[in-house]
Amino acid sequence: MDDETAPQKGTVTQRAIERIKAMIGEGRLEPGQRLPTERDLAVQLGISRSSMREAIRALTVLGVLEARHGSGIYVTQLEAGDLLETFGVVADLSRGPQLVELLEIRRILESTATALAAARITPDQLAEVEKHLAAMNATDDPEEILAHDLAFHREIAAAAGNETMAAILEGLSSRTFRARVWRGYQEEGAFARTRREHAAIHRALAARDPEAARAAAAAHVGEVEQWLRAQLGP
Amino acid sequence: MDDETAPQKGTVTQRAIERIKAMIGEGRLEPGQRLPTERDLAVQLGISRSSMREAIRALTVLGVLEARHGSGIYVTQLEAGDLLETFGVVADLSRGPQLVELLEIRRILESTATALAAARITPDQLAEVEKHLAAMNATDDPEEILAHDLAFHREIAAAAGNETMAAILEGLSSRTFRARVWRGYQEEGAFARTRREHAAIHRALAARDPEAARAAAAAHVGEVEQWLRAQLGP
DNA sequence: GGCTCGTAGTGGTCCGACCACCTTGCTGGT
DNA sequence: ACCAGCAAGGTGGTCGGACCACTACGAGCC
Repeated sequence: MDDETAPQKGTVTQRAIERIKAMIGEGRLEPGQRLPTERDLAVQLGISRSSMREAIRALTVLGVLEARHGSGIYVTQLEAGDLLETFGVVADLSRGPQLVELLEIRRILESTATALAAARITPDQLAEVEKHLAAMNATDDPEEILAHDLAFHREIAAAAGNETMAAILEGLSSRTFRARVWRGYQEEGAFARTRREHAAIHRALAARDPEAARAAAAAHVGEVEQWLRAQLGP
Repeated sequence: MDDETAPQKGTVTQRAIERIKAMIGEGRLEPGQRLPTERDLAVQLGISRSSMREAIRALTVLGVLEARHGSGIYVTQLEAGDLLETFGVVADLSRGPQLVELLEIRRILESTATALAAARITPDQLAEVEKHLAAMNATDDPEEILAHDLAFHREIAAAAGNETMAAILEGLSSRTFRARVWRGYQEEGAFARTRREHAAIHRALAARDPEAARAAAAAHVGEVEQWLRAQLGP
């Protein structure tokens, strides 16, 4: 049926990428499964090993495949975390107005996630959130504050019960992204305000009040968003 | 200053990818700018052309670079559309519970985008929306309906004024993603319901009522979401 | 002056060789 | 019989060179 008479569109590497994606989409390749060797795959698709390697490399950076040196090539679990790792690249390379747009998206998703978390969070998860909140308030090292800040929001996103959303928020809070924005933000003595906002979020979670949680999270991200907007304006 | 003494971590290709990303992040490579040739780049980074090509291919699929056969390699405009093209891959390869999570995210973003659009849409944009709405109701060809359905939502997302959000929604409505879900959904005589929902969205936009628009959009996506959730359950 | 066509330079493809690493199974001892 | 250690085969990773396909630009012609 599907013989290998090349349809002659695009580069051979691009075609190879599509073929492998199709194989996974059709279920012929399951998550975690091991693929044939680069050499065999090249023969099967009728292309050179070089071109096949480029296709594999492309699918690797997309989080679809995983190459283990000396062992073989495997399909990832195709979970949100695997596939959305590249989302961080977007955040890292965005500048100016695009950063504001990303923060607007984060505000929307983070407020919803926090609201969901207020309704679903378990005592254990809440304890974890409190741990990071306390650690954040107990130090003055910006590096450590940032780390606990990230963990604080990550824990909340996880409690919302949507792994895909958590993965996107993770990308929107990636280390370099936050570092770039917060460097300037925190210099204006925003520490106190940040602590108040985090406390408000925690209060809403502890009270299991979704609407209060949504408002607190939206205000928290919105503060940074407005600050950044002002930085770009005049 | 920064000599090329290899830090010896990861594969040389991975290192090359990071170096180029860093160059763009630091502003040493501007959007639209032409890069040196593959051969020159390979020499500069002290690696073979093969490895350099893999790095370039990886950055190409990420939407960061663009290779023009016979001309050269260029940095893309680094706009939302360029970088978020890969988001469609996520939607295409997701299955089962993950599809529901993606629809939940789409519901959140689409409802917000529609609300924003209700406040910001121009008469011209509204006319465009109406055109697709009418075309959608004037045919029975599922293929054509789907196309106008996509355009309908795309126009609204554009009117919301956040290009990044529009690009994400575009990925969440990618052709294969919609086709897979809607195939089953529409078979259950959901056409009439869909038309009513689209009409409600349009009514809210024309009335410039953000809250009504938010509710209508959330209900629209929510219907599909609930249907899909039911499909997976028992 | 405008058009055509050749040519230099670019990315695209292929090949073959070697290296670094992991896996496996055999070997040798206890 | 069991296990530690070693050896070989297989795998992805890297390299260099060659050739092809396409684009861009300028010399030459009309």
